[in-house]
Amino acid sequence: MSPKRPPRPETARAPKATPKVARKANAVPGSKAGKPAGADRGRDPQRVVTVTDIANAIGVSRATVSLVLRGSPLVHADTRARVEAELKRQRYVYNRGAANLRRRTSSSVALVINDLANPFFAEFAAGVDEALGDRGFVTLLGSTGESPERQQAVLTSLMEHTPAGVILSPAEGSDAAQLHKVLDARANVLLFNRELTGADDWGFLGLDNQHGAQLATEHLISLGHRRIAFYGGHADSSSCRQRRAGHAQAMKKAGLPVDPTWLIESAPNRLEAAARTGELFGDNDHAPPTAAVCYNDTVALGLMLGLLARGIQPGKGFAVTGFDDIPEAAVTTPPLTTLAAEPRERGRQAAQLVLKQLDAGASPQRTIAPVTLSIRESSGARLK
Amino acid sequence: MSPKRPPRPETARAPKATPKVARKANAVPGSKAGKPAGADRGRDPQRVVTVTDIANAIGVSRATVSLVLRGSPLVHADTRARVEAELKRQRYVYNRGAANLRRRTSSSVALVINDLANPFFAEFAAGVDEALGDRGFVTLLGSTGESPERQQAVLTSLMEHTPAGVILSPAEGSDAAQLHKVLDARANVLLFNRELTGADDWGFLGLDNQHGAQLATEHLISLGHRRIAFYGGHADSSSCRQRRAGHAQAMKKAGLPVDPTWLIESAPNRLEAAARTGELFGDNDHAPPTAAVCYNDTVALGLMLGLLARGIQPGKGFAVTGFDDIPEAAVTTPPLTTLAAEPRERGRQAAQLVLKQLDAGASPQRTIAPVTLSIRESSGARLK
DNA sequence: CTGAAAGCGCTTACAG
DNA sequence: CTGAAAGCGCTTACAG
Repeated sequence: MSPKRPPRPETARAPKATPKVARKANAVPGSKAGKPAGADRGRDPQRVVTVTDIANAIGVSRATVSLVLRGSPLVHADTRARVEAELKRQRYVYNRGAANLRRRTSSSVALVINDLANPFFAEFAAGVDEALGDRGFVTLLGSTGESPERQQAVLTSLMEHTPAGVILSPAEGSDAAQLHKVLDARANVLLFNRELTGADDWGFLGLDNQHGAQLATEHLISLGHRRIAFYGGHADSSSCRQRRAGHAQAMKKAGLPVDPTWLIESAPNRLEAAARTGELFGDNDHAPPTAAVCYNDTVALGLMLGLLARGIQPGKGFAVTGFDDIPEAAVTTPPLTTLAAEPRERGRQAAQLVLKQLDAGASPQRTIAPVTLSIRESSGARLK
Repeated sequence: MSPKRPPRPETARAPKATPKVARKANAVPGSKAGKPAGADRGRDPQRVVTVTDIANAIGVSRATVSLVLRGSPLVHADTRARVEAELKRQRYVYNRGAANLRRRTSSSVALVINDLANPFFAEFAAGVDEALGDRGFVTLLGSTGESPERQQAVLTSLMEHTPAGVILSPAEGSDAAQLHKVLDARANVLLFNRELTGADDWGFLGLDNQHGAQLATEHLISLGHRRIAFYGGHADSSSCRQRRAGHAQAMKKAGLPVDPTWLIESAPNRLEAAARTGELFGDNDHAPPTAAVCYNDTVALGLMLGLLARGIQPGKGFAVTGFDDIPEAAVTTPPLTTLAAEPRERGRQAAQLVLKQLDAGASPQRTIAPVTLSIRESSGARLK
């Protein structure tokens, strides 16, 4: 009765936790196919109907049934009709797993992300699933919760299901060497959103982080801001570095200096972002920034809270921009100026890319998707 | 090159759209296992390592390797160690699909919902996946987009992957008879969130809709409101009926009449909810309501927008409550009083329930999860 | 404690 | 156009 422990892949493969759960169809043992010839098997709820049943019922070979199933033109129209009628009558359900085993194919793709509760990834996942479904593939879901250890475990488990590809948004702190242990040379991998050094053999789909941050910074400059901070994110993540580079470039292009104290790190969650607000105003020797380009929307939301707590009105006394355009961004007070990445469309694109990589010829490639600036009130501050 | 059409299950089973994509491992044909005995197969990236390879390499039978893999105590410690070393050396990956075929088991559960972009379902899905992963199962994802037709297609496709169970949040307008066509007597089904007549053979997990709406209504009554509308949802959905019943019961308990014009239908999206705001105030013969219990948070958000458009301050001039407690609810202006259902916990619960149903003895059961009132400013209206 | 053999449900050459 | 046979990678009685 006590639940099995989760698969602890100590050896990274011993499937000691194979779920020992029979499919309901077969929960009753001894269904040795006693074959009461002519009996209506469509009525027996315990038996699982196979191509053999169909073949026997109408006196053709299993090969013929298989050809009908696969839509082969080789079989006579009459025979085909008889087979199809019998398939329907017995409510045959194709066993794609068995077919995949025999054909050495796969009809699934693994999708591994940090957390579905992040609306950006939820949209992304929805897009992946949509596009995959359209191509006849099913999505195998996995989440890492930003833990590289859990990521290893999840990927190991998913690989045992022989996915045709893996779409992976790596957990923060992922190590390419570790990943190669579970995603070996055979695996068809597409990395999303976070670049990884030492993973050049895999495809990559990312956002145009640099250009996005540049757009946001230029927008603030055009509103008259001259002291603009870059707020939040961890400088060791590639997306943060790229966004910082965009900020730096825009500042440089406008001939504006960047004080090092305007580069503030924070975990990308609301709480820490709010807590670090003071760091923007900590140094009395310098004039403080009047605006901040935030690492992402969540950070921006936190910063706006932190500003309010100090009696500063975001969008009035201080301008804020985000990144991602999560649904909340449109309904906060004030609504958030941010960069829209169209995560659902990215999901579709990721699915296409990973399937394209299956083609022998296609070598993994690096794809950068554009982002667009969505202007709302949080950046509306005019300098007094 | 042109992409295959999606699986159109005209006969509801002919797998004409079998993805003809070889696993990358086998993209090169003629890998007929020429067995260069002693060659280090760990180095050949094209070959997929099987139990046979392991067995041959160290001179034991495949059965022994299989026993080691499954953690059987029958095999000698020395042999086990040798097998495990060789598994590691050749980077063996367990083929769970093959094992499932032979053992007639399954290690997946299908999760079918309307849309992951709905934060309530995203949280729910995250919870399902978490709990399933802990038990060694993998989640097969499917989404219906509220279309019963698409739902049939998605379920048909997922059933071909022989899931051990199906967690289904039925699309609006689902028909139990149709569902039984693809989810036959063998299928282990748990319905979530939406009740379906004629589906008593399946498990059900729902929220305490009636009690939740009653709590919200009582809360408004306690604030002095006497004319309280029920706003949004479609009266033909079970959850809407139950929430309306909770509203009616609270009103009755307080001796308050309910004017039929206070029961207003609307699709559960922001746009339509906003557009129908006028219906609350349309009738000049009666005093209009001073508060509304909304079908869900999305409707409440739309209504608040509609109120603002008429110059009415939600939470000041008119009280509003929602249902679900989506993340946005805490950050809107004003923050929304609503009923929290802890969707992630519901997801975990759904996973547990569907796995429990696998046990022969356990018959499907009806489970109602409690909801709790989360009071914020949108209901703060005191009557003048 | 280990091995030989059969079989899960399907597909694929190969004959006819 | 159809059938007999082999095999995908695994597991499970059954002998020894």
